[in-house]
Amino acid sequence: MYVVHTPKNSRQIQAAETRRKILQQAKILFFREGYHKTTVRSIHRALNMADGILYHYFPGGKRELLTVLIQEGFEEQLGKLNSSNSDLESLPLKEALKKIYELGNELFTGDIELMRILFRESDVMELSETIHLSNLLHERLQWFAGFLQRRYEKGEVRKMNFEIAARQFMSMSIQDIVSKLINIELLSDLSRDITREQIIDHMLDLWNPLTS
Amino acid sequence: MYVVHTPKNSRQIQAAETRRKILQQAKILFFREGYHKTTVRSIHRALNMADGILYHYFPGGKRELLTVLIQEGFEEQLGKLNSSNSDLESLPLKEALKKIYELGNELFTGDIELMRILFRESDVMELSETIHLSNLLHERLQWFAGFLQRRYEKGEVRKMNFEIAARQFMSMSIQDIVSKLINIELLSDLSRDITREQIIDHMLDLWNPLTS
Amino acid sequence: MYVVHTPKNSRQIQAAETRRKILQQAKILFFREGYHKTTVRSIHRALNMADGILYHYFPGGKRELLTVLIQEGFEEQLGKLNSSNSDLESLPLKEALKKIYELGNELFTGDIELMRILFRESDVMELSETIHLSNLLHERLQWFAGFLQRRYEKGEVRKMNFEIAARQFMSMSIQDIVSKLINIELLSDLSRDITREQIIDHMLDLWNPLTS
Amino acid sequence: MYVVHTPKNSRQIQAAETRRKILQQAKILFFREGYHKTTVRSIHRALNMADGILYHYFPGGKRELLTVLIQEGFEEQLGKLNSSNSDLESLPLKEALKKIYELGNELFTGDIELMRILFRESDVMELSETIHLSNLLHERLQWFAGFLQRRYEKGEVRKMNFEIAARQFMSMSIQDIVSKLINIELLSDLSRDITREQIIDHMLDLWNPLTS
DNA sequence: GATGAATGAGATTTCATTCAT
DNA sequence: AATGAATGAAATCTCATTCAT
Repeated sequence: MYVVHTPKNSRQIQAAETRRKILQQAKILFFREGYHKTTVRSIHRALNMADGILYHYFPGGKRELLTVLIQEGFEEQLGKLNSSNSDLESLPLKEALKKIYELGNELFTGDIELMRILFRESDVMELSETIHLSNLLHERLQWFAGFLQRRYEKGEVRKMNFEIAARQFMSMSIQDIVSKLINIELLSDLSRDITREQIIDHMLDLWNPLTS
Repeated sequence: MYVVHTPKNSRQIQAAETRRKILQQAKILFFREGYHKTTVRSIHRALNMADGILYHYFPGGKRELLTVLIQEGFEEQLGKLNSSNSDLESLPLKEALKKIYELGNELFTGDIELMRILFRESDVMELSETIHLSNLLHERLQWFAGFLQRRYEKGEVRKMNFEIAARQFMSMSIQDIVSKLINIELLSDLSRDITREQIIDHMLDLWNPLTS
Repeated sequence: MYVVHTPKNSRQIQAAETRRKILQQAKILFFREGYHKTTVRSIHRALNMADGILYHYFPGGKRELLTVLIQEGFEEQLGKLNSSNSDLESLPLKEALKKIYELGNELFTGDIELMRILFRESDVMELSETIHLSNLLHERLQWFAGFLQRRYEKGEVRKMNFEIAARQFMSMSIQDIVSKLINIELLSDLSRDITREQIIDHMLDLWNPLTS
Repeated sequence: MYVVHTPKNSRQIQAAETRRKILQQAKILFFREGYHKTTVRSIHRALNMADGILYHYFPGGKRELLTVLIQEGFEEQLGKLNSSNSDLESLPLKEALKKIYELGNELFTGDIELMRILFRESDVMELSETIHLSNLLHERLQWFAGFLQRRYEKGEVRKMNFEIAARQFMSMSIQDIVSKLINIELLSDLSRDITREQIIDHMLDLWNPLTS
């Protein structure tokens, strides 16, 4: 949306660069201090730029900064995710689950700053912005339910409600991250000795078709 | 200074009442508008009271309001929870799980306003305040792992890593709530047709000792 | 003026006592923190009394406290001073001058707290209040000029403008005190090794009738 | 940030001008109303400027205004004084004393507004700020004692304690001013018919070497 | 494109004072 | 006489935003 299409001369290049710097700095500060505590002035100071410049690039001011940050961040994350589903089908089940767990984590931690802003400032955000994340997760969940179904058809897992199973699996990885994001240790910290591998082994055991 | 315990004369009663009203109104506004957007003035206006009264009861101002809100809220929640574990042991497994799921939900939703404030304003909060919640959940998790162990000994569930199983079960109910709290539908919304009963049946099926 | 005439019952005694305590505490705080920084609340706290009590005894509030403090203080000082002029006439000159220097100092330092308040808050004060001090000093000066004249008639000092001489003598002691009062060392500090005795010897030398 | 030295373009000139105007107006108000009664708002109103501008130039707010006012004022006064000692040595004694008396007065009255602020707000001021004035007077006193010594060597005054004599002479002129500054007439008013010339003649008479 | 002076609404907080109990 | 809850005006300061240069 805000992609400057093929900037040509040095002026356009510099402008794009300035714009990028502002976004980057805003992200850092929103992450570190929170949206409310971050002042427009502090962004300018950190960049060693004059006080009005933000409004040249983002007429909507501080609020627009947040919107753009979220939108651009999502598009990037989405790109990463979609490019990696295909090869999961051919992996052995355990390896695939490990990978899925990791990918889930990366989805968030890949841009943890963005996510943290997104969670903490959820009241500043508009509905349209949160729906993006929702859809992202929805698609992912549906794909994973399908994945389990296909593994069932190959006889690798038992018959069960795949959607619930998928949700259950994903909820554990999501939880970890949410906790980190909002600085509150929910259940994760308590079971720090439980490794990712143990969790996956536990699931595989429960899903084992031979024992049913 | 502010006698909380057994106020006697009418003035003390009225003072306690005013204090309570301020807290109550602050909670409503923090919940609805967020901590930052809620102004001290708006609290006074909503109460139809003069501008300085907040500082009479809470010299620490707006911030103290949040602290007190969280502390007093916790104590109340804690009381509720501890009074209900005992009868779970004697219930049939499915009924017990249902109850546990419900209790977990209630822990948060019992004072959803408080929880929402707590989650959203996590950057305003101090460590000591979040640690309360953490400990609460820790104890709950440990108890639930023990509960499953005892059911295993009775032959009602299969052998497994009870701590992981407990965490998994609880993470699903916690997730539901976290989603609501921060206004972002994570996985819950997507599977709105999945009932609580279905989830429990799914777990019971996986944990069934006869199929292993 | 505010003297409660012969209080009889214990209630009146206690009331007079409370009034006195308030004045005393106010003086301490006005002196230590200044009139503006001293809050009515801090006076009540220091006395461990309820917030409204001040207005029972001093309907004019904080400002009346200052007025009364100054008025009562003056009357006391004036009394002290007038009771000590008579015996100066008969003393040897050097002894008399020493005594006068001391008395001048005492006039102020006898209630240095009051003086400090008076000087620092001179803009809070009303004209009628400052005129008191002015008159006090005027009388003193005139008396001292007369004193020197009488000593001249006895042949103890040379002929000179006695009013100027009196003013000169007194200005040195007044200066000392003013400096202390407003926390600024003017000339006093610089000549700390100059003793009171040296100053008087210097004056006696200059005033010596034999050398003229 | 705020280029004080050699502002070049029109914006810098205007900025320096605004800064100067704020200081000037603050001085007027501090002088007229006192530091405490002068509100930040009243400064802005008097300047017909928006409410925040003060903090653009003086981030430390009202207090910084006072500090800067005192510092900049001192530097100016100091400059004036140092440029005038040299020619006093060659003047006839009476003329020199007249001049010294005048210079002493000017030191204060040259910026009587600043001095008044300085005296009245002595409790708001920090030690480092008052020490400036103290040093200024110290140097002046020492110089004057030396001056008298040199006149003695020329046979123009009698032998005496020159430091005490210097202090005595200066204390009379200082006193005049202090009285004015704090709105309380001490001795000056009472002897309004005593002229500067009379005082100097009195001193010359006392210091006369021929009569000793 | 860049600067930073200027704006002004609005936020938090303080505090002298009143008054019902 | 004493209490302290309640009042509300006013003060300081912040900060997103505008706009002339």
